[in-house]
Amino acid sequence: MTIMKQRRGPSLELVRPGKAATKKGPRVTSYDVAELAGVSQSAVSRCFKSGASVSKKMRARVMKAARELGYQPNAIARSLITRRSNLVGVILSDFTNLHYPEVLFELNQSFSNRGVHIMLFTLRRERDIDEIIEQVFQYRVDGVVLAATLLPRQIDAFEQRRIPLVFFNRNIQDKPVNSVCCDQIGGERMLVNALVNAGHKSFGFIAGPDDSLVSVQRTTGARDRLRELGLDDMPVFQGDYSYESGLEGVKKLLLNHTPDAIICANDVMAMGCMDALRREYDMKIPDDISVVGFDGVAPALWSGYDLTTIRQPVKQMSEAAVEMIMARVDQPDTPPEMRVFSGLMCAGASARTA
Amino acid sequence: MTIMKQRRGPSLELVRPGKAATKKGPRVTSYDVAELAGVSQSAVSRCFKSGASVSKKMRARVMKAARELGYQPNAIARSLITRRSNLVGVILSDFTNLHYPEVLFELNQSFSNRGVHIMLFTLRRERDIDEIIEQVFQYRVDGVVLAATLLPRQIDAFEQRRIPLVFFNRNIQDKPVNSVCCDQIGGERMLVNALVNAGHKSFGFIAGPDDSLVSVQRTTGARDRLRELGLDDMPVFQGDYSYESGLEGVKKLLLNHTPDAIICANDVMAMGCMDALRREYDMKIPDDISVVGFDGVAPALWSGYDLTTIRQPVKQMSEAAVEMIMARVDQPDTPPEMRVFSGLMCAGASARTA
DNA sequence: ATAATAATTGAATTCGAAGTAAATTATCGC
DNA sequence: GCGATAATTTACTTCGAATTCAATTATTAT
Repeated sequence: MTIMKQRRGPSLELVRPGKAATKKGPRVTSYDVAELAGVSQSAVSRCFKSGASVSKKMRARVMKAARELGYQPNAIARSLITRRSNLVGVILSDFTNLHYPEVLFELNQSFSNRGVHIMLFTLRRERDIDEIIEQVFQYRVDGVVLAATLLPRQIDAFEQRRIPLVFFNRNIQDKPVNSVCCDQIGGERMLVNALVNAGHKSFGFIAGPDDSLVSVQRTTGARDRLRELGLDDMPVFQGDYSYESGLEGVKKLLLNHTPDAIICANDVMAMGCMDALRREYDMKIPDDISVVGFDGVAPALWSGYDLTTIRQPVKQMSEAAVEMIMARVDQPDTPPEMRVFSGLMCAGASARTA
Repeated sequence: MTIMKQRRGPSLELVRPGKAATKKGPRVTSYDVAELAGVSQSAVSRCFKSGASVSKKMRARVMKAARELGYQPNAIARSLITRRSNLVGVILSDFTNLHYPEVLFELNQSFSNRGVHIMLFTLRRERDIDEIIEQVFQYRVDGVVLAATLLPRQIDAFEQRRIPLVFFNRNIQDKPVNSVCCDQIGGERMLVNALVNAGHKSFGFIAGPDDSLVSVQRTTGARDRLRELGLDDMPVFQGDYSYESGLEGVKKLLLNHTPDAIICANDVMAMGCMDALRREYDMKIPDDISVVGFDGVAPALWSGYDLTTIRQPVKQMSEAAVEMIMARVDQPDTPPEMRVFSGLMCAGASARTA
């Protein structure tokens, strides 16, 4: 039995019902281009794919028709069939920390160099994450860069779906995952070394939220090094990475005793700290007290603060994250990897250092 | 007569070739869910659409199956058929201006409240814009919010494709377009009024790039008001919105004569300006000189600067932009509209004001 | 010139969900 | 219990580009 399905007439007349009549603007498809150029749709498709086998006469004709019609291939349709969306999700929690916009910007640069686009997700509350993961899955993104923490169950979901996932500045214990990190501990040690070498003896620390691994690492990094150097444990105030919590931290830390130096888990708090010390305690920095931060955000490097800090190599880290994602898109079995970059110590005028 | 076309066996066995054998992870489709639940694919589709007519028994069965399989509807496939991607493009030029990350963040919040996601595009050079527009078109975004300038030809391309376009803080002359703006002129007038009322008589201005309409408007706004008040024209230094150009502007403006007040076209330059005045000229702000900015970015409001500035109502502006886009997605013929928000004067300690 | 080979081209199918129209089932009035 | 109506469900088609494989054309070797 030969019941050949046959959708259209012998050769020409590519049947596309309801075409001219649509109100919703001129949707130009590869069929339209094909028709105008007098070739098949396949040919049009091939012309828009680099490395396909097309004669130059064909390419010229098709391109001319495409130009005339203002044809742009539909990336959505393409994604459906190729199973490659050229979209990656970037999930950020905290935009008030000036560090993250910088990261986002660099990620976008690196991805777009590879023809990949970013879908941006921001977390208002940590518990939104499940919902966001759902969305990310629905859009069949090729990969995800994430600056937030995930539960093992959530990581599993990515693995099951084989969606490359790279953590930015968080490493997960008990589970091998891809991550790009700045060496938080090493950075804090550099800072402590420099401060101690310059004669500082008593310290205070303003930490981030206790569920932030970065903050925990920075805190431990500083504390352990101080211990190694035989110094007293420092009092720790727990902030939330915000400017305000830097202000507040100063108030708490200076209640009983004024330290020689305050170490802040990020630059934004350090700037709050400096402002509080100067305005509310009328102290001279670094003569009366030293302040150091972490990240190297732009305003911290301005002369108003001139903060001594560890600058995260954002550009390299972003590029690394992108490389890792793309490598795993092409080669899904690439095993998890962790890339740790050392921060760069920026000795500013906010601290006496040696 | 019962000539039922029948693609598949009586009930089960939904034929989907090459299924189990795929290496690329378990791709769960609506067919798989249908099969497991023993219903048709259409039913599955309807269960994931709110407002569709489904019996509760059906919904329960389908949802159970979906949960068991970890099914997530494919947004790409959905976009193809519905012609709605629920993606919008956001095109930003300049991330160093701290204002834009704030805008991006608020836009993202507002869009995601409506189930819409942002594809982020940043312009390295202005001439990249054509390339980016192409990409935006290819992804069939539902709309575009743009904080950059466009040529009439480029705007036409959007109109032809009927892609809603909203300019953020730029209005285009000679062409009716959608825009959300802060009242630049009004803002500058407020600043000038406050400064003049407090007794300032001579001014300097640090502008942004001359191809920035925002800068032009802010410059004109200030100058015109000064003229109205019978004051001399102010010298204008042209910067580029960066911190560094704020520093530089001070050097140039103070060459011959020291003004009573420096007006900066944005906060970042104003902060550079303040730092230069304090560090390099050892001047007291606001006793020796006043400085004002525009935007109301976070660091400008910190006590270290406590800048007198016009705070753009970023949240409302973003929400307005999103509303405008969405209204035009649903109702493509909505005529162009311009929404202008007044900025909020923030009287800080960087200027003597009355 | 002819067979053998390589390079192009095209018809048909596929990706996965949504919509349409027809078919089936449920509900209701009397 | 029967027809009429409403509600639900299904089969099939559609969206637009990529891809496979067969058909055609061009190129090379002989």
